Amino acid sequence: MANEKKMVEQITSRDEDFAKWYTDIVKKADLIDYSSVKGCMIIRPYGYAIWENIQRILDARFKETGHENVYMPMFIPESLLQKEKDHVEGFAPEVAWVTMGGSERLTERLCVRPTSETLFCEHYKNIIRSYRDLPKLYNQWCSVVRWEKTTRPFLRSREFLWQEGHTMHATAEDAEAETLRMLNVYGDFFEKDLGMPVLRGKKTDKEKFAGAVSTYTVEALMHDGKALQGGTSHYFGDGFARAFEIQYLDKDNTLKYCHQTSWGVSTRIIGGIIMTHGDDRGLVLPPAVAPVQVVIVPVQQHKEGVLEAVEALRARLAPVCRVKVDDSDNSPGWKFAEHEMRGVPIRIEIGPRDIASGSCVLVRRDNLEKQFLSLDGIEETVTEQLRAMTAALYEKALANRTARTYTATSYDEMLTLASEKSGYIRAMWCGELACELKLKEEADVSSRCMPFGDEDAPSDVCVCCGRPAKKLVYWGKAY
RNA sequence: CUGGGUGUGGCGCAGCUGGUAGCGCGCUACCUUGGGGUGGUAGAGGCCGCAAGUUCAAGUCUUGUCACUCAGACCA
Repeated sequence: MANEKKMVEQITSRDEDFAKWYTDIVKKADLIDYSSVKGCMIIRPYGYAIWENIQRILDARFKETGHENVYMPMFIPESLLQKEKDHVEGFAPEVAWVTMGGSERLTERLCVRPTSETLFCEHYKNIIRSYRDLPKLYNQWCSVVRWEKTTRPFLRSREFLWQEGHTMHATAEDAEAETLRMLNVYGDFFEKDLGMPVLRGKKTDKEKFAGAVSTYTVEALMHDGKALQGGTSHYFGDGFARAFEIQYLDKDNTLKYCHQTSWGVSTRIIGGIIMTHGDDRGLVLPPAVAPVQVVIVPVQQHKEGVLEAVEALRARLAPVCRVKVDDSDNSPGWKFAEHEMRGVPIRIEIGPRDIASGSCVLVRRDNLEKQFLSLDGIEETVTEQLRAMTAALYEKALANRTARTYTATSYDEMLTLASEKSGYIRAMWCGELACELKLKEEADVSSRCMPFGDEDAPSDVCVCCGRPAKKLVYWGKAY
């Protein structure tokens, strides 16, 4: 009991102070360190390894769907950024500028990319001539800079890592299909790999990306009931193509404008994983992205034969998972707590008693139940437990979302739910910006998503103004 | 940007009405222990965020400044 207490005191309780709990985990699970530049974080090896796993999985899916990686410059001349009006208006307030080169003042200042639409457009203009050149399906992994005023590790930093896909298509239909295809790549990644249920749907005009015709989102709900946009996919129509004069000669020998998309996910995902699955003992990592999936903790490791047996087990498991032995000098209890803090999905304890009986103890991070198992077929057991853990994480997160999803059919009900509950509020909307602004002002909720696959309209009038409504919107507060 | 909180060894903190800088954890060495943060002995480690000011004397008081953090407003 004394030990139990000591352990819990390591981090702030999740339900008492969610924000502090979050920053405690980020630091104590050794994901990041603060740097001397405000809003810029050092991603430590353990945190970066999570990002590498995210990259590896998504990059493979991008390639399976025909995309190629490129690298664009990190600087954008001011005149280039200015070319698309809505775009520059959206980003201008938060761009960082380079004005000097060595001791010389630059004749034109350079923006540090906040996103690379304009760079891709300039390049596409130069390489697209014919319908035979289309589609162009490019992606880049890089960092971007947005000069945020308030910052939080992973959730809002001034520099962050991401990927941005930028594609050019001959027709609007092609581009729209691409937008939804990539939205689903993201959605499947969240649900099947990260165990995070998401709403897939469309953003309202107010919430859409600067310069986009339409913006789609995968929206996840955090443990505290606030939403997090996990990934985003935009359809641009030919707006940028007209601004940048990106045209191709079609089969009918006429010049046509290209249709364009962009889509991205960022290191923000890591913040989402923490806030979805983490608990009072620390991080809980979905096996797909955990740097270490199985940690073996030897018991009485200095007794003869223990480390040998442990190494034999590690070698057996290595082909089926990312496995590590913790043979440090710390006590087993210390190691248990440490690896729980770091969110390692599976721990295997093995000591002289187990070795004598050909067994081991397996503990899954999400339920912390001790299973006493035979070493026979341990490879299959571990594989199965990793799979089961992802499914269990998904179910737990889904249960949280279901419990936190409310429906409002009147304005009063909307106000009451918004002030008393934390989560999604399903309510009909007329489509007018005025109502969206009013709900933000008076209920302090924003439209998160107009999801696909929820056709169950709770009423036929706008929750705000009472006029006829067709759109079902999930409202809520967001990170 | 507005409003709160906090800056003291690596981390967490104490330091009262100014008077020679402390505790716990961690760290190093050795021993011990090991199935939920073992126990012991001996060590190392501090321009008290930064800059001015008041004072015989500043971690402590004043002003400024920077950073982190929380809650809003804005954005991925």
